[in-house]
Amino acid sequence: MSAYKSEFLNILAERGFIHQVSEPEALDARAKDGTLTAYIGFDCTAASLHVGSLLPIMMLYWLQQTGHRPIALMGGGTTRVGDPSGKDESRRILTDEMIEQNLVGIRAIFSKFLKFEGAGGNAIMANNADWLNTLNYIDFLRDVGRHFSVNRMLSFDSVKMRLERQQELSFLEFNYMVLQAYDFVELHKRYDCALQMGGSDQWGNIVNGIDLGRRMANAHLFALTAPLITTSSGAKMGKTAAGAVWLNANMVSPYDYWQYWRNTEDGDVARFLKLFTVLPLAEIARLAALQGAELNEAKKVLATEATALVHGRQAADAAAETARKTFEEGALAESLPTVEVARAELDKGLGVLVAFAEKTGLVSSNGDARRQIKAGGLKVNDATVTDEKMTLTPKELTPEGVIKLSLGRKKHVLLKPI
RNA sequence: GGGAGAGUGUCCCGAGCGGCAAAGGGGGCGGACUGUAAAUCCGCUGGCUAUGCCUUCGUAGGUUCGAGUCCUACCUCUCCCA
Repeated sequence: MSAYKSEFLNILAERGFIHQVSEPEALDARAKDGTLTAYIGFDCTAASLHVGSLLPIMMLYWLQQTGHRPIALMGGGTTRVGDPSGKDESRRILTDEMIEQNLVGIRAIFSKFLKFEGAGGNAIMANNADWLNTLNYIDFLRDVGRHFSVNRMLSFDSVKMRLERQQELSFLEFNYMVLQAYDFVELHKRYDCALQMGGSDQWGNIVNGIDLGRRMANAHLFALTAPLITTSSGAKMGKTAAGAVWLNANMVSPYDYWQYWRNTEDGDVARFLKLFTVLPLAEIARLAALQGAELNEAKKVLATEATALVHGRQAADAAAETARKTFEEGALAESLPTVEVARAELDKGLGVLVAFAEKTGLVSSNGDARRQIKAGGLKVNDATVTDEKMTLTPKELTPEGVIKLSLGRKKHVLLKPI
């Protein structure tokens, strides 16, 4: 299907990563003949990246796998300003220390996907704070600003839409694309970076960088964007009621991460296998051909493979096994998420409400626990709780020495006395 | 600078004669049905030491037995004029 000559673009195309490419033939030739250096920018507004960032990470992964050099650019500088695009709530001002902390967490994730310099690879982690923080406004205007045509900037969709809808567009926001364009040129100078990738919403910003590169450095740069990924039912990726699906194990356990993928909608399985696992396409085609309930097998593979990428093979297999015991055997898997309680509390009787709301956090409050009991949603050792005054005592301990608390049929936590 | 309007349940959108824990959606959660899916149907969707108490309608005051609702000031946003 793909007409590309380079392995890199072929893989991206076959797996569904490509939305738009600038000068595909020229980029293709470049990727075929030599080592291509490409980057993607990431905000560091949180201590971890979430599933929504996985797509760009995978693009960098394939870039490196096909013999090229990826740059993960941390937005240490741009985060200080705060990306204003999420307009509703004024964003928290992050201190430099927090940004630095977040960087550490995010860096850990990248090391799972990319081999960095000093660790046997050629991937680079850059931080735009290194050049943005020290910018001098006047110098910047003279060196960079003069290359930007406001007339042209106004013609970009992102800007045009705002103007047409007569929504406010702050000067700060207007400048964001300038800073991003500058990043691209800076990376070109420093690392001979020739390609910027990103989500489809980044197209305009990336193209700006290409133009700036040509004007400032006579550079020939490229853009490649990925489609916006939503689930079949139209929801954005990576959000659940419990919050974002983070990639760091201490924020979302491998088991929960596995569950997230296991619950993929039917219509998304094939697409997600291609995007979020590194299985061969032939294998994916076989899995995607499964029909009806058989598709569950494909979902398990998806869950395990996706989890293995982020948390390692061992954790992925463990999560799969825990799920198998819990859901397929109805047995008690000891590796379910566990919460410890003091033995004394159990001895004198622990109220179900407290156990669910305060100990496990399965529900958000006592009131919520009551509501769930009324709706038949809470279970103790697989028996539906009918009395909100029920107390948990050592009698409830299973032979394994734990008490299994469940919310609905999917969420389980073990209570363990210590 | 002048004029007009708006900010509601901390997920979002949105009604709200002075008696309001506050209509209705969306989303989410739970139940039924299934395949740990989707669709569909049903229930729930401020907190608590709970027949009551506490906190919520931009912020701070005021009027009133009682204020989301009226008054004053302030903040923020939008629109129109200059």
